[in-house]
Amino acid sequence: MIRNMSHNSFALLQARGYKLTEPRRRVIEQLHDRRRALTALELHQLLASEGISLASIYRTLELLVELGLAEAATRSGDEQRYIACSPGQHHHHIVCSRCGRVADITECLLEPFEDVVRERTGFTIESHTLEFHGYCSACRQ
Amino acid sequence: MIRNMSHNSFALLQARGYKLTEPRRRVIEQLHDRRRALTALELHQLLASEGISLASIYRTLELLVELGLAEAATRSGDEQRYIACSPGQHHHHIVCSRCGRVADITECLLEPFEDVVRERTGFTIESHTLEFHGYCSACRQ
DNA sequence: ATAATAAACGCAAATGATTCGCAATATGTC
DNA sequence: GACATATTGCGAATCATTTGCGTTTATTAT
Ligand SMILES: [Mn+2]
Ligand SMILES: [Mn+2]
Ligand SMILES: [Zn+2]
Ligand SMILES: [Zn+2]
Repeated sequence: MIRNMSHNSFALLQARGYKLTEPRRRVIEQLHDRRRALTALELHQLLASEGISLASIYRTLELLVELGLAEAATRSGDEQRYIACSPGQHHHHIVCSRCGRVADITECLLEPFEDVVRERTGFTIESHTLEFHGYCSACRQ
Repeated sequence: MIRNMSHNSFALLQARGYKLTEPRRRVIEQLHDRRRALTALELHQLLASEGISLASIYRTLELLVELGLAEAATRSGDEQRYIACSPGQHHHHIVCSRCGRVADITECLLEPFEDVVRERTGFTIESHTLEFHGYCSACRQ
């Protein structure tokens, strides 16, 4: 079923007419299997033995975000981190500040508040970004 | 009172032992007065007549974030945007996707949920990033 | 007010993450 | 298996941000 999530991404990629290439397959696998927010460089190092170029990793990440199969972590230092994600259900993540491990928060806690926010601010609301930060059980002091 | 918010930042800067210089004063004023999420380059252009270097603008923004007087917008394209903020009270922002205008959401909607998130994910929660995106009244279609 | 001192500035060069051009290659199709 | 074309790897280019350094400025003490 871990396998399954990668395979869902493979399928969606192909359904949209993109080729399922080795670099894409490997990047998707790593993102899903590690369950961590990873940088392009980290992915490149994890895949060092495969001879995949850093450019292809960047291109793959861009495509995955476009397809909703990955998203950029909001807390960005110098390097952007990416999180594997399944498209469709709107939800959020908690990311370990030490090891980058990601857990899903399977539903959105905020939709009930969008009306309140609209009334208070006079803005229409199109979307929001929410990410929790903390420590996973392995990294907790 | 708009003036006031800038002055609060001026005061905090000095209270922490930093010099209140012309570049710092001007960057703080712009961020507060425009009420928009601005890039370093935009600030540089807004302050073109003052002969302030881009380097100083970057250095000032870094300091303001460090002091909690500004924060980086979470939806970052290529250039990072910065939002003036008063330290102390935890709250969030809604940012206009067209003009960058910012409104405060004066309280945090999420603290009640942190327990739930902790229980569900097994993570301890240290913080979260939340930002709404939409259109201000002037930019609404 | 003036001088002293360190912080902060402006400038130009450096850095470094990300992007791009292009020839070579791999993938999906017939 | 051969074909057409999307995608790759490589190296160069880009460009936002950072840094080194000599000069200027804000603050504190005469
Ligand atoms: Mn997810
Ligand atoms: Mn604010
Ligand atoms: Zn962890
Ligand atoms: Zn607007």
